[in-house]
Amino acid sequence: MAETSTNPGGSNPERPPHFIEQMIDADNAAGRWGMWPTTTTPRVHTRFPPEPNGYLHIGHAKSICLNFGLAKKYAGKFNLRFDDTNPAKEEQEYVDSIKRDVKWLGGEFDDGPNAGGVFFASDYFDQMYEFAKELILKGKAYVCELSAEEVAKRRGSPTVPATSPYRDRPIDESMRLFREMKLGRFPNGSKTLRAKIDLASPNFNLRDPVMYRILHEAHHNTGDKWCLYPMYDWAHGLEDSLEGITHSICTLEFENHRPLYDWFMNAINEGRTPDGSGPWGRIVHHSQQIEFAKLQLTYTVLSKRNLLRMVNEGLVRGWDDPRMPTISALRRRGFPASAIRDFADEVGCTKTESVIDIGRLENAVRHTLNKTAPRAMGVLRPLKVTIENWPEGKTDELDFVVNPEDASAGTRKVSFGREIYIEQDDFMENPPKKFFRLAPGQEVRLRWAYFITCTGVEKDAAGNVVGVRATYDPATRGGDAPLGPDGKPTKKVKGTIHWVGAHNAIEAEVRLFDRLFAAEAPGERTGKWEDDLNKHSLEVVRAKLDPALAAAKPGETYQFERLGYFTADPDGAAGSPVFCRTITLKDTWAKEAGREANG
RNA sequence: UGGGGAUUGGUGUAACGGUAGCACGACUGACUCUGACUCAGUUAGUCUAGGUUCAAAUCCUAGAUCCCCAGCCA
Repeated sequence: MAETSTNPGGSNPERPPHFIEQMIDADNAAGRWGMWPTTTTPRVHTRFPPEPNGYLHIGHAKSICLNFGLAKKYAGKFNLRFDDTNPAKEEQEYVDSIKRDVKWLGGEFDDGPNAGGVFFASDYFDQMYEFAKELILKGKAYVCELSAEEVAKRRGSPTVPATSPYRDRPIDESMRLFREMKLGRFPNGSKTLRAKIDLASPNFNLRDPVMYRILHEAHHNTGDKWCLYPMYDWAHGLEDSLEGITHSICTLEFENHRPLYDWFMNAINEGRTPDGSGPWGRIVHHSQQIEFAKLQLTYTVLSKRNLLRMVNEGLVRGWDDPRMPTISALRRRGFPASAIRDFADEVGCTKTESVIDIGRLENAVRHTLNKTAPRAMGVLRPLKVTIENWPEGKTDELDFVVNPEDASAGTRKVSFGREIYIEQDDFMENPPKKFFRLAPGQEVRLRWAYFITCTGVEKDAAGNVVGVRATYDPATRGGDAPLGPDGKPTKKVKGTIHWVGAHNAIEAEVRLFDRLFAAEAPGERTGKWEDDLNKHSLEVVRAKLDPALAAAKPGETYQFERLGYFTADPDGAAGSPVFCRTITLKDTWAKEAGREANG
């Protein structure tokens, strides 16, 4: 399916620049990061640095769109970098899914003008180790032999300093122990390398943070080469430095870490010179950390930990269950990547923590799909209508407009006959005033077909409506009333309803999704998000569909007219599709009817 | 009881001492062979209290509320 977007790069030129763009504009004006080689284009190099310990979700999408969007806007580069410094939590499966999801969203990391490449923190372990030894030599790091429990005990309080008896150990002793740590001579947790900063700092991140811990554990990338793994704070700035990242964008909770980020880079650069003269060599690149507020959504839980629990506890059918907020689930459900990009751009980028109405995402999806999705008719809850004055066995092939928003999509044929199905909701035996659909004595238009008038109702023994009888008006073929002498239609009907022919409709499973959570802020009420799970988030129906839909391939999205957008699911087989409801159409009638019912 | 951030209509977001604007929602209406889409209109806001200024969302002072921080997680 062709994808269009009002802003394909995820960056709308009409929109005023957000605070990060303003910073970049200022940096560029000041020449802060220099130019790309042989150009006069100021260097802007961003990265998306996920830890491969889970599937990416819509919150990550915001970050990907932000970082890639900046690289694109400023004709710079964008890296995908796996922050794989903790072998205990990371897996190849997640690496694969993250690559797939970033690429699908439009983050070009290995192909295209803004592709900077794909990298792994673990690729830099050797260089990080060398930098660490340099800090030891400079007297800025030491090997500490306190256990984790002891460190916690000695952490102090905001006003009471921490302590460590190993802080003033001689440089050569730390160096020897650090080398032996690498050689695997010590068990897990027995020693750490700590930065010597300030045990009394009100910012706990500066109270001699751990740079390396001993972890005898195989790594998905480096195997069993290492038993010494760097901590995030030590590693991250080095990764950015080695890749020449200019703007290292992260979320708000890392604001307290920025002084440490800068301390590490300054410690490395102390004694280094621009031309490399002197004992420590050339100054290394020091990028700018910038924090922004991560995405939060109503009716949604967004944290890898909790999403992992939903998967493991069987609350959903997997990471790509279409009710999940993961990228792979949204893709399966039929949300177009361009709609997610538009959404990310619309919600903006600030340091204010805000909660976005999930309806904004849904609207972005409707907006995109309205222009791209071919239309079809399908009946979710069928009610049979018999056209009494239509000859038995006769069919009529009528023109159906494939997409009213896109004339180039053309028309195709739909087949009409004596028996058809309409939606149960489109018939009422005792309708309220403004019900424009089918009711006894009332006339409606069958979309692209004929006007019909309801002449009777068939009921079962219990009094339920099981069928409807009607007559059609032969003069309305194609759905238009004949014109009178004044050139105007001789009659008008208020309602148009969708239908499928009983003689040729296919039957298909259709999965109707509702929000996974029934509460706007899951867990707010009781402290447990489980208590707010929506028990009706999945409904499965057997629908009657236009036979043309039998050919739908997984991933293709159609608008079932008057109902919503539906995407063929991989669970379907050739000729017997399964559809997921991507999103409903807006339904002001349902709103009105609901209002009336509630008084 | 320490440190770091944030606060503008219902929601999100502009303004960078000089007319508080935009988007989404909601509500009206127009249009309509989708009660969709589209279009038009209406609605509604600067956390509080002082101060500086001809002029304050913006600067100053004091306060309020919310978020983050004491992992060998990221």
